[in-house]
Amino acid sequence: MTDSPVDASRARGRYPKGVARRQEILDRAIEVFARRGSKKTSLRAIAQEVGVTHAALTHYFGSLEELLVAVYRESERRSDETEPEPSDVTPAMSMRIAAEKNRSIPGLVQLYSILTANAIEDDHPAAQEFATARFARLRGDIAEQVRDLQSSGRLRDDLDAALVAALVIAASDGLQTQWLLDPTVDHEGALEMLDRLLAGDAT
Amino acid sequence: MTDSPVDASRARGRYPKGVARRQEILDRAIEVFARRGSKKTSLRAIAQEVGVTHAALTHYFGSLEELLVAVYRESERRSDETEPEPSDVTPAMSMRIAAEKNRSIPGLVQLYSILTANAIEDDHPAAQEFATARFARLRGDIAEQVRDLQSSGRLRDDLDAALVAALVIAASDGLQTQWLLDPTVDHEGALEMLDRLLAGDAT
DNA sequence: GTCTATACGTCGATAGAC
DNA sequence: GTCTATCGACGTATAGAC
Repeated sequence: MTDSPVDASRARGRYPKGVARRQEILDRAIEVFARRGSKKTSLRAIAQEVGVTHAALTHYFGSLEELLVAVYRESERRSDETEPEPSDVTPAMSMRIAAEKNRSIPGLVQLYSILTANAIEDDHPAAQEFATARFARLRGDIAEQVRDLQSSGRLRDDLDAALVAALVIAASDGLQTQWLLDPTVDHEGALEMLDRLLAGDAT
Repeated sequence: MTDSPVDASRARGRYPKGVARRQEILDRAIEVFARRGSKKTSLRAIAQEVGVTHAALTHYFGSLEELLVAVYRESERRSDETEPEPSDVTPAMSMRIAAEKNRSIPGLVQLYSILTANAIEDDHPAAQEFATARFARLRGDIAEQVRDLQSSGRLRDDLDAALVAALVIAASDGLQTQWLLDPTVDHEGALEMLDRLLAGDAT
């Protein structure tokens, strides 16, 4: 029982060969989403395109929702390492950059929306954990960024950093939804305006 | 054929008895959502609680999604007529009022989120029409409100009204999502801050 | 016209063969 | 470790009772 992996509840994909195979399947799944968007996100449809049975997917990922979370997380991770975050940006700008990267991969924005909607329903633990953790992390990062900008005088210092963080994330998410339904909605323009408001520009 | 209702493509629930029965079922469905939230929003589950077969629901509403849209629309309509919109409010404040009303009915916020998420997927025509129309109407209303406030000097007049409208709606929706996942997120506080930014307050 | 009964295909999940 | 087989629940469609 020394280093046996049987102790944990999440016993999937822990053996050397298992993790390799899991990663291989995840790679294919990401490729599938990148190629054909988020249509037909059923276990069976993904399994067919990946080249395995749907039972194999549940074997490695536990459930459809955990697979979707894994696909989104891995896609986001790759985006981040491809183009690291610039250090000196305004809050809304950093959300804009992230949104732009996501939009380059078809289906990723829809996938995010599906996961977020599932998260606020009951009995969707995987999506709930994903969304809660993501929002908490984002709010912390952006609030810190806001405080930096405030201390260097590039942002109004009469604003609560935590509130600004929540507001900027909310604006970005909400604008993305509106933009998906109506591409004439100026997602970037609205975020730029928010940045100007936060900076306290008179114009 | 004078006042015959057969002309339209949506021929459901148009005859006197039909509309009455449809309304009756809708009332029960709304009551069900108000009582137990948005858990188990399947046709069969709703039908059982309403006291009909699931086929009766599709008879009157065409599909599950159309039923959900009808429930949300009717709930929203009743909120609006119960407490009419004050005429002299800031943009974010009016979204706050609407959000507050929705939050008093369990399941309505989740229902809205489900519909919005479905709308941005393909092959969900009912949800797509609902969300597109709702956003378009809201953006128009708020943009108009913004212009009024600008002309009376209570809002910075260097801001594009359409952008402000999209931003305020996005912020409200996004904050609601974050609040559902983490009640410590100050939905109202963030919207108040946005209102102050839009007004151009120095403090 | 209103509504039930029934059937069809697909879904996520699971058990057991190999 | 991965498959086949199977389960119950789902949305939808239709035939026919009333």
